[in-house]
Amino acid sequence: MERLLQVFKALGDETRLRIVNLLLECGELCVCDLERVLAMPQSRISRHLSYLKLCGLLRDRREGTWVLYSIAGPGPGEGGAVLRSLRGILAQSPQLTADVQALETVTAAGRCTTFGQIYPARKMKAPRRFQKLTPVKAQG
Amino acid sequence: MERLLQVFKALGDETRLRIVNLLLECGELCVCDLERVLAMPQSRISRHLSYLKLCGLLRDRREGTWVLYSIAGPGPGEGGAVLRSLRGILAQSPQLTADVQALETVTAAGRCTTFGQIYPARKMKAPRRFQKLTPVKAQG
DNA sequence: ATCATATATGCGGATATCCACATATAGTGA
DNA sequence: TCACTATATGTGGATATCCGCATATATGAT
Repeated sequence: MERLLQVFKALGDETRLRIVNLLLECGELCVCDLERVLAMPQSRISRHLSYLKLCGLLRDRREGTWVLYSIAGPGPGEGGAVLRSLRGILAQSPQLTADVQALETVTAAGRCTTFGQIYPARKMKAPRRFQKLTPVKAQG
Repeated sequence: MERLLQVFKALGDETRLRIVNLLLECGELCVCDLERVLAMPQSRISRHLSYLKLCGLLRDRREGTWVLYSIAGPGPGEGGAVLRSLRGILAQSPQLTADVQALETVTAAGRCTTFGQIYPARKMKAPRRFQKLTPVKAQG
């Protein structure tokens, strides 16, 4: 039960619910994109991501300088079952669908805003595999 | 989204999750039965029930001196959808199934323990309609 | 090695949550 | 009316949560 409680506590915070919603819709995101879409300081987002990963709801994967977060697979935890039945419910919230819209706007010209699109002053190059990624669900 | 957040916050507390689990399995319970099964002070249970009712997860109904709580119907809130997909998940927790067992033991000889079974000194009579109630799911 | 960027974390303060205890309210029966 | 039971709520204290700020760590480019 402890694990399940953690999952509900995790989803009971607005920031974390918005993050989970974005990841459910968009598959895989780095911290800086979330930072821009949610308009929150980086430390705040990073901390919530850690929390969600601890609960088993998210997994992460490093790609060069970036750490990409995504919804954890079904796995052994109870989190997966909750999340699976969650997507339809989240779609009914105006705020949450607005978040998805905002993300699509921000990433329209590429995947990560720091890859030279919005901040061309930055010279860092995105790794190969990363450039090939496309959004899981590209809805108008 | 605010409503949905409230639902997750509600389910993210152990006491409340145990209450919801019992009501999902047993249909309708008064505060004193919950008090005995969960072995917690009355004020604590009453307060959590108020919280759950405020979120739209529970409804109550007065029957004489007792107030009977049950899971709220589907209704307009997002709570119903979450709860519907919850029952199977809760059944996997040893603590929660133990709670159901404990309730069945306590109510074996009648519905409410205060109706003269376990505390025969009490003379109050259960209302007619209340005596006829049977558990929603009487499993061994 | 040095710098820049992305991400993680230590820390203190503000706020929210949970609890137990005491007390208030509502209903029943005499 | 009074006594008794069931339930709800006011209150203060302990604890947990969330936040922003500053700083530490990891990786890549030069």
